[in-house]
Amino acid sequence: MDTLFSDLPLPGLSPSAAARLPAAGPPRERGSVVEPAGDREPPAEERTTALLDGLNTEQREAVLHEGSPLLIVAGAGSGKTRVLTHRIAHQLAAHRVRPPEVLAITFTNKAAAEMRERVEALVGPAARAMWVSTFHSACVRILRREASTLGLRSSFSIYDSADSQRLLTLVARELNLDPKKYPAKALSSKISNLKDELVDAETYASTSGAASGAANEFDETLAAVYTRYQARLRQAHALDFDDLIMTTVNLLQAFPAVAEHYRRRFRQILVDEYQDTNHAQYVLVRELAGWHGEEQGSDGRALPPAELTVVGDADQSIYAFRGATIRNILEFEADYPQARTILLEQNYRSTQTILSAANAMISRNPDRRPKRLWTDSGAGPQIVGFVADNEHEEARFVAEEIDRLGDSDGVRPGDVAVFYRTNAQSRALEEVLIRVGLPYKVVGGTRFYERREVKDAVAYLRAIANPDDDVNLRRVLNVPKRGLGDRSEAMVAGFAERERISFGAALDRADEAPGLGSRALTGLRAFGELMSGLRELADSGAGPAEVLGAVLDRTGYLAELRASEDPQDASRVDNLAELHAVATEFEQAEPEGDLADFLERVSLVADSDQIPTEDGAEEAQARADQGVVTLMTLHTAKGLEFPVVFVTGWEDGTFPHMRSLADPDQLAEERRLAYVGLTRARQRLYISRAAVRTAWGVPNEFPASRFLDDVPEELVDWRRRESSMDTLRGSGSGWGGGASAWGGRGGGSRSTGPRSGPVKRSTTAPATGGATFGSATPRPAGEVPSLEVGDKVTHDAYGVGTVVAVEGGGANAVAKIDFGADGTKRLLLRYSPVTKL
DNA sequence: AAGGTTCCGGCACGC
DNA sequence: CCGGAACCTT
Repeated sequence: MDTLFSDLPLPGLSPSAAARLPAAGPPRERGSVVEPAGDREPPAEERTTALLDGLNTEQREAVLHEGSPLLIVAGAGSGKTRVLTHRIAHQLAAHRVRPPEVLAITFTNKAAAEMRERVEALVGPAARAMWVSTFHSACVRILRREASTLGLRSSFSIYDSADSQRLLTLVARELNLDPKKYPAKALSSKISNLKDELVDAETYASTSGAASGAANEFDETLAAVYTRYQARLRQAHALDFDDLIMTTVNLLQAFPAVAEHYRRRFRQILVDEYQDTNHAQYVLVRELAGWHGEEQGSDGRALPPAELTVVGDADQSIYAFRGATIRNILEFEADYPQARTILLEQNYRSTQTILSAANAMISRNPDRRPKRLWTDSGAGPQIVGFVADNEHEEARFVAEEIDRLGDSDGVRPGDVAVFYRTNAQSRALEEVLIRVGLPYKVVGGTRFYERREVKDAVAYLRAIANPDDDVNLRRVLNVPKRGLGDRSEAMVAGFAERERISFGAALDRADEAPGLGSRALTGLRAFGELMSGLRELADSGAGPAEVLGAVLDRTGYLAELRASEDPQDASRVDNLAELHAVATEFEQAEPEGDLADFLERVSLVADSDQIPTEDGAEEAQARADQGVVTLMTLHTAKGLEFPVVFVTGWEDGTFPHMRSLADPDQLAEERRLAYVGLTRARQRLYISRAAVRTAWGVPNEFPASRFLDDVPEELVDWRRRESSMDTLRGSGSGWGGGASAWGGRGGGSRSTGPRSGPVKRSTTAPATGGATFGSATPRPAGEVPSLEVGDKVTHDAYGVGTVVAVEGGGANAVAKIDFGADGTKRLLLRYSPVTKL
């Protein structure tokens, strides 16, 4: 795996920028004001005018606009980043604003790094004093600076969703909740949504009960969990991801002096991907910009609102599931009455064929502001379509095509990206890419820092930096095994609770805790000493890498892995070595950085930060080794572009995802996701589907995605139009549609699945007589059996089953059916060979 | 009471 | 197929 931080913005200095600027003079303090050196630069006027070169009319207007809030509606590939960077550069060059007064919020660290670098290329090293970061990084930076105001340790822990679910499990257990009824995952997601809406625990507790007279049990429980969860977080000096935003908003609202400080500082605020902001982020921007009426500083000095620029495209809003609301962009003009809107529709990325497909696709969404991308760069090749029998064949098609393009057009692996709806789909692709020897990289998926060993190591570091971090301390209490099991942990936890101290504090007083045997006590003491020793090391000024090394060494963690026979443990050692390399690299890049700084970085890494880049020094290397094919989800693909793009898995149930089929809003979001996918392609676009896809070891038949109907027929060159099954059925073979679903001789698939033998099926499949059952051609809505929970049904392949749940209705009804020994299946009735008995 | 083992349930999308 | 929890074993 590549280093985690190779793409992250280093403090004010990106590697390639550093290479380009050998004599940048003495290092400058963060936040210092640096005027461009006057003597070797052209006159200011010339420089500012040059910044407009090569821009179209609308782009130019967006760069030049001054004063009132500005909304740039930027279609995919319309040169948005260029406009933003030139706008910043122009403001700086014209001395309308100084670098430290600029706050630019981007969606990813990678985008932030790119923006800083591009502005720097335009105006010089002064640009380093700007704040360019993600919402979360900016908030952490503010919170760490103001931690004491909030009674928070400045080395507070940041809990990722796994951490917070762990804590919620503890809370739920504490409240004696039935884990089946209140799974941590569900609680976590509810609380996350509330925080996105800036609803704190107190407010929720007071409104949720009062709002409905019939006080809903779930809401009441949730309120109790939320309240307790927040208390535990606070006690642990920890914030979860959503807290980062909400707490910053609370801080600014509760402490006017703090708010004023940041309002005076940030005079030019730019927000990218505005359509993906949630309510909390929306309020945060308003608070920072000072756009809520007050225009008077505490000392009477006038404090006009900051200049606000937001960029976005409602058609690319794909994060509703985490609270993003298109409302923010649609109603920008209402929120900011004097606002000016500029629309960028000219596309500089894709061929007209690709754009026409994308336009056609997105135009099927209801209630949408019209927008049509266009280009003057020509039609380009047709989109290539392919229907595979199964996911392995689909993968093979992708690999062969990449290979072929390499021979015929000199396309390098690095030019190619393959997108899919869910991470699990990468597996089949990877298998084939390995087999044919194409180099590739999967972005996202099981993330590096979510791997068990990495989480363990990081948990140690967190517990060292923040002794009150209960969740992380308890995670490593018995890792590696040191004889401290559930019971010992429970005793200490109980003691901590009674004494109202943190788990860590209780550990130091373990002697006082009742119910502990002498061997447990010995173990606890040893663990306590281990941790104090490590903390001493960290406090003595040792860098993160050294502390990490000591952790792996002194705990015996590394020794245990090394001694293991399990080949998996070898790769765990590699991963820890990688983590150590990351820490070392961090130390070199940021010599002043302490353990808390390092942990902050680690916590806020995004999938997209690991996408191979091709700029700077890496470019030459990438050219030499041809680069690698990039595999990622459609979500991660946002904001990127590739010469050749494969969008796979166009099946109803895969894409659009099963769980979106019943809800028009979710379906619209899925379609926007499709739009995002298509518009990533510059030259060549491929769309493919598999008639059968195996999930959880069970092969399932999926019909063509409804989205394929949105793509105009003449734009697509179908290399293969239907699957083998379709062809068979087409020729009128009456029986066996269901059985043939497994017959597709899955190339390369180790079909050792116990239940996949067609023989058994043919014997169990009852002769239902319906010749069209199992057909990929949907049956008419009227023929979809209407089922209710408890109904007995028979399925061509699985035999007799009982309906345990029904979702949706009419043509899209999905039933969950228990087939006994064959398991419980979710079936889209329209396409399943199911008959009611 | 700790540690190993089976078994259940899960695959959206992410900072 | 994989990981975490109930389960069983020592």
